[in-house]
Amino acid sequence: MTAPEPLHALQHIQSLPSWLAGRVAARGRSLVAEAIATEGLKLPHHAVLAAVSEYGPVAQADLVRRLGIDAKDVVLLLNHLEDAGLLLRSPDPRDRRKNAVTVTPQGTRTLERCATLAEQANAELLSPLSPTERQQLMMLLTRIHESSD
Amino acid sequence: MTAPEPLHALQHIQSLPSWLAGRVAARGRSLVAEAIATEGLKLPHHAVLAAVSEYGPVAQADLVRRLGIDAKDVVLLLNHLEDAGLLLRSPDPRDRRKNAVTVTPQGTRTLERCATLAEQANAELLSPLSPTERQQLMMLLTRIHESSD
DNA sequence: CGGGATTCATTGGGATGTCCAACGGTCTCC
DNA sequence: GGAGACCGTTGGACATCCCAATGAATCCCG
Repeated sequence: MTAPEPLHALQHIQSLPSWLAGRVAARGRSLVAEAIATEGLKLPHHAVLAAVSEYGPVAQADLVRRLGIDAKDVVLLLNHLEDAGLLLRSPDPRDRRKNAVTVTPQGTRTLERCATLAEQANAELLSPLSPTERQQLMMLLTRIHESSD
Repeated sequence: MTAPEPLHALQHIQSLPSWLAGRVAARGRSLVAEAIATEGLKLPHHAVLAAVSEYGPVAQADLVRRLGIDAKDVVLLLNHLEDAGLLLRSPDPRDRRKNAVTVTPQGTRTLERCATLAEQANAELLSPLSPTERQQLMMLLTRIHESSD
């Protein structure tokens, strides 16, 4: 049933859902990255800062598990964010192996601005779709995502 | 209207369409990569091989333009594909600056197998969706993608 | 209560993907 | 015929991703 493909091999690849999703994701990624660059953050920094904000004083190993980022990279990201005054590493008195990472007030303000910027970028990404279609897309993507834990 | 976010900053990020699309794209990417690894190809190699197949004898600069890949990387990818006997670089007699890149019969056969494998991987990616929903998703992604030329 | 296994943060290195700069060789066009 | 553009190639910067090893601290079980 799959017709002879060799003559349209590239078109075939570029018509696959995986390729299409990749392009859309790349554009969304780029839009959000451009938006939050205003605040001096890159995407991984933003994610880490948000995770620290959400999970209060948190150990780095917890960030590794929650975000699925490599421990090495967490160290580097936290270095940058700490140098920028957006978060703080302090020793955990209850377990001297751990760092208790917390957000500074400045970090919270930056995060609030980034939330707005990221939403605007996503609005631009979805601008070709109607509100109903945006909801549909979210629902479909969520279904695919949740089925792959 | 945007409620106070700082307490759910990570959840907020992870509920954005850009993040969701990124996760789905990453999974699709991984599934396809795993599938075509059977043929000894990685994703960029597959794309380049497909482009060479589709555009007949083609200069490397044309591949750079059509695929949006850096010229340096095209060189490396072609080196690998040529060593594997999947394509051929021969001097273009009409322009001695150019290489005329063509697919070998073996390359064509590999490409046919990869087409099937990539389709199977995409079927697995979309397995949580009904046929109608798959069509909807494709339509929505296509609309977003086409509006960003 | 003591000692082996585990966890923590950090450092290092390798493989990969993306991008920019420069180079000699070749062609185009005026 | 000569200036400018284009070709393939090489080199290096930079971020991401994965694996391994370290010393310090804690946990658990016998």
